[in-house]
Amino acid sequence: MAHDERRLEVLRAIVQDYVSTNDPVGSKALADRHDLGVSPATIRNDMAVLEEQGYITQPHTSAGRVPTDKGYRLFVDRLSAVKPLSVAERRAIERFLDGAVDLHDVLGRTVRLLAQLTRQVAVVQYPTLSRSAVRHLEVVQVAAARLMLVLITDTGRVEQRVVDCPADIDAGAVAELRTLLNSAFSGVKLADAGDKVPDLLETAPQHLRGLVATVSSTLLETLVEPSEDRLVIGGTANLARGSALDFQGTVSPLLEALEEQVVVLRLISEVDAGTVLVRIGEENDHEALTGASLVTVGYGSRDRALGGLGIVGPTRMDYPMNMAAVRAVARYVGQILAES
Amino acid sequence: MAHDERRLEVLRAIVQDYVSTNDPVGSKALADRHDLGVSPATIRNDMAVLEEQGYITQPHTSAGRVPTDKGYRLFVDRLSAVKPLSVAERRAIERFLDGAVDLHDVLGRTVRLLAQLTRQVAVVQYPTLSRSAVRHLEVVQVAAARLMLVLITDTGRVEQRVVDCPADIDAGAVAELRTLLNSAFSGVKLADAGDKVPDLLETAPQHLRGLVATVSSTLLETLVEPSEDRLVIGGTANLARGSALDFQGTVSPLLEALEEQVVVLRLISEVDAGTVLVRIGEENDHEALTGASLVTVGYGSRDRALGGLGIVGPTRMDYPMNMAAVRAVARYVGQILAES
DNA sequence: GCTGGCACTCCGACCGTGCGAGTGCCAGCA
DNA sequence: TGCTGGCACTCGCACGGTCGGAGTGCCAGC
Repeated sequence: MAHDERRLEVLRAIVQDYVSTNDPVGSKALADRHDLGVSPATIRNDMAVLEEQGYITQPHTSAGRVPTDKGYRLFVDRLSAVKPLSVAERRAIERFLDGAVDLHDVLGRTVRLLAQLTRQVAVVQYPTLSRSAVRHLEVVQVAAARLMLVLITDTGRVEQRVVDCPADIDAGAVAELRTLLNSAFSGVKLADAGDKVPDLLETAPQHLRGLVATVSSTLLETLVEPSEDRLVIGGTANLARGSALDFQGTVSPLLEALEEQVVVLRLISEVDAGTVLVRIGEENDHEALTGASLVTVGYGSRDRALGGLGIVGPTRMDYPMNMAAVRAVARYVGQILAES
Repeated sequence: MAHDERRLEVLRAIVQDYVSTNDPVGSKALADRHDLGVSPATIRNDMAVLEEQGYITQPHTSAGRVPTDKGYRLFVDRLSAVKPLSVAERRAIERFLDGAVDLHDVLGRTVRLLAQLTRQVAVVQYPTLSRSAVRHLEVVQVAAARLMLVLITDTGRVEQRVVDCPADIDAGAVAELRTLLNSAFSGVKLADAGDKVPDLLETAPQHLRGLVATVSSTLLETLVEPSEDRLVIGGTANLARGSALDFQGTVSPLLEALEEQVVVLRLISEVDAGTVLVRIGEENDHEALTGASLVTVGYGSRDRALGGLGIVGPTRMDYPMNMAAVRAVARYVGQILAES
């Protein structure tokens, strides 16, 4: 029906104008700035319907209209075209990420890049440990009865843990332990590491059993727990910058939630590689994120998401642009990590 | 002279009141809230002198007085008594830091602790690489012609670098290389690592020379550079929280500077273990830090500062409390790291 | 079903006023 | 000589009223 068609067109125009101007948009301004082919009066009727359906609202009588969360949702799902990145932006992505020296560096650059590209707060998750596989396990003696375990995963992540042992250990035992651990765990996904422990304990020579048990329990407890996922956050200055108004005056609850990490971590973990996920305002069932939207995507190779990355900003954001940027960056990061 | 004595007392009272109320403080309020033993009129005379000397200023005619940077400086240097932490606060420090699983965790907890204790932005530097010594160097083959070096320092820091080699490498060479590197660098301070390279190259067997040269140059280039110092930042929500007024409306330049890290890193590196350093407003010759003060101290054992930590806040801050908190936390972190 | 016209609403900018806090100065006093 | 109370003056800010403009809803006409 041509009716509904135009009404959606009106909604799209409202979203676009409101995002770029930050002013509630009225019927006359719409008619001026867009070729809708009808008069302001007709637009007013459409707007009344859209308001009744809950897609837009007016801050107060006789002000313009503003999209609701539901309105943004419709916009993102049906009204927004993918906005391809400019050549300059693609160049910037490559230039920014090339020359990173290690995983920490890659992710640090990624978060800065995303923040700069989108002018929002950027969030990048370290490759999930549980989905990574062991590349190498190093054992270093740091005291007579204390070992440091260093885990190197196939995603380039390096984790360290100190283990206190019940008795002093000699150098030979350390070397044996290293060999044992590596032959047992090399190439094994951390999520499956627990299954290997009984086998390991059985094959271990008698005099090492106790040590192996201590070490493997530390490994499992501190590394396989999902809580061990890490987050890099950047671009918080963008919050303070313009969007003071978007968050009813204060951005500090949002900053707190970001530093807390746990909420964002939960949200960012639910991603597939390749599919950009948008969460708008109230859809994030967390108080501090009311009024904020998340645009997230998984990065990694085609078949396997290593982790998630994305941005956090006001619901009033340029969704098409941000979705494109997030996707492009994730794709490139996936490539970089696959190479190394 | 009793005169100067009282004038300083007035300055101290002004600083204290202004810090706690955030209002310019007038002569009458001073006389009411402090036992200065003189009338408001006399205080007014003292204030006029203090203003002429540049210790205080008035935002506009017929408002109260506000301390200048110079005034805070005098306060910190001569007028503030060390404010001992409460038992509860000491407990909190211990409880917060105990149970950390690795260096990353220790520093993460430290920054959260400091931010919570002081209600300011907290900054913690990773142990400086150049002042650390090599505990172990691990070499892991990640592809036919690509190695990953993992450096473990005596401060518990772990750094990784990927090295591309001109030719394929066999497993035996990797093991040899590992032994060579460790015997050459174990226990050596990274700052002195460069000196060991000629020796190392000489003693290396012919067929490994090229490999050793490639690897050591990567090590030196990427790890000994001072730019490789890292920073953990937390409590940025405290900036947005109350002190919007303290930074003439916007905190975003400060947030940007913090994320940039380089400025703060430079300032935080100039620390001795044990001596709390206070930089007030303009004393930080960096535009974004005008209006901000830094309270920093080195952490580590008695004779060796591993790195710096501290807080960043408005010049209008509770210096005695913050100095005490920073010092106490640094001391405790030093202990924890010495143990591990 | 669209359009122009019209009356109505209401926010926000603008302005003038008055109040209160605070000052500087001065004369008097110990 | 230095402290004190008194006094006139200044100035920012909160308060309240006014006005204009933008935007709306409704209605009659095409």
